[in-house]
Amino acid sequence: MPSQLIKIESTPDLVDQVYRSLLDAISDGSMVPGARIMQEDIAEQLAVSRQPVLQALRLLKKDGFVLDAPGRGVLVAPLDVAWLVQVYQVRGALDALAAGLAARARCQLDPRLISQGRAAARGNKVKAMMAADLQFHAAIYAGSGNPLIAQTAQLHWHHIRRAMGAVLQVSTMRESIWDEHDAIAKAIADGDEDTAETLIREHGEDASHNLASLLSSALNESAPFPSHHSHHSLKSLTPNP
Amino acid sequence: MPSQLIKIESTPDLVDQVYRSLLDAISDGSMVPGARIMQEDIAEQLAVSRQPVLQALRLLKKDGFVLDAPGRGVLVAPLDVAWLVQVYQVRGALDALAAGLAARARCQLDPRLISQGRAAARGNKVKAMMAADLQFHAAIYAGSGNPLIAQTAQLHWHHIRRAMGAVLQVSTMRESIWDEHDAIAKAIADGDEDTAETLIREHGEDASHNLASLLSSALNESAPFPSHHSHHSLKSLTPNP
DNA sequence: CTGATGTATTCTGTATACAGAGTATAAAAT
DNA sequence: ATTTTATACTCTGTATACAGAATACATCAG
Repeated sequence: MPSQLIKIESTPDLVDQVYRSLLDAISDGSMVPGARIMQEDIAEQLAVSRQPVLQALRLLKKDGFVLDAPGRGVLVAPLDVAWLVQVYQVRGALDALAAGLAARARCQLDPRLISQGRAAARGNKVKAMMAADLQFHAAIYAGSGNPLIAQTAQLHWHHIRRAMGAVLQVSTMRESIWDEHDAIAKAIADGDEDTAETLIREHGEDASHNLASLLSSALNESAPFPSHHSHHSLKSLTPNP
Repeated sequence: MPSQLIKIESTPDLVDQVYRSLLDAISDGSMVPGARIMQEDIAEQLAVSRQPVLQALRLLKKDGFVLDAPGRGVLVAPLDVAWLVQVYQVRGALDALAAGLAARARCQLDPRLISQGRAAARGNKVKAMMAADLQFHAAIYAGSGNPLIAQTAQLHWHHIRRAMGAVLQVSTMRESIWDEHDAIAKAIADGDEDTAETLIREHGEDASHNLASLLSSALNESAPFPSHHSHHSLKSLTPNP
């Protein structure tokens, strides 16, 4: 077998593409919480029929990103502090589990994750900061050897990303989190399960409190205005031709 | 307002009904692991069009109950010990979280859950035993005050139920688990977070080891036979007219 | 002017129709 | 007889068509 062929990329299912497009739009806030979603609009913007949109919406409903509005279709799930706290609780449990397993495996996290994270934290790009943060945690999930953790936590990150976007305050991503990350990585590398779990649990709780209080004040400020811009715009379905 | 009207039950969505029907059939083993699923068959058995079936299958795929078989549609996910262990790990983390939160709330679990559970354990009906077990844990989820936990863990129970059915050995459900349940309930009622978490974690690990070893021997015995009965039968879609 | 009722519009969910991808079978050539 | 190729069939995913439910608007009565 001299010629190594590249595996052909799996069929890009229309439903999946619509799902991702909508999930992105909802996560980054371009689809406003509480906004009504009309299948035909989405279908037209994405140049597909209503069928894939319908299925994608059902998937998103299962994930809690859209809500049933009986008789009125679905709407983008409103931001809710209680819900956010619940998400953080579950994600915290998953993080602790992953950190413990990774520590047991004495997993060596790539140090660049942290240096790059520090670099991003010194910049002002919230998006880059969040990406670095997610990358670090995803590395722990991967190091746990349990793919189900990553799969489950991935969804939580989208919920959190959404809340962060709504708060749009850089302070959420203070640089000190990378000292915490550093300590967590060390505990994992040392195989110190208990320390790793404790550290990452505190890390998560801090983040939860920070974001929850910011969000709750942000929501109180803008509460009287349901903000009914229905004019979201979706990224094209085929960005790389 | 002298006449109190009963709220009308929400529309029983066809997709939901198909989803539940398939999930039941897969969970209780009447749809054999590895069996190929053909949309038209299901649609015919349930007397609906292929459309709701297609959507239900996509939901099940997301949950890991069916797998993509590229070019051949989907198949019932084969039972896999590694996967089962992963499920137990995540469920264990959720259980510990729920138990801790419930303890913090000093939640009083209904004692009948345990007495009824003991009664079921003395019988020989595996189904009743599993139901009682689930009820107990569900009560802890409810007591946690975080509905997301229950929602997430519910799926895991179906995976576990499937593995138990395949093992179909009563010893999985030894009566001693109700002593453990009793201790957990007491710790929660006393507000002793740490004890509750520790107990429920050990409880879950025991269950995991038990079931995993039983399943792995069961799979090794029947490994040479891929068992291609394609003749599952689904419960009717409208049992209560 | 306010309230209620009837009508029209809008949007969803389901069914049917269509096209493309893949597999299996059968036939032909070596 | 074995391997290769061509053909037919099967099954999925997407689009279109249809029917039902709910809302919003307009008209009419008080």
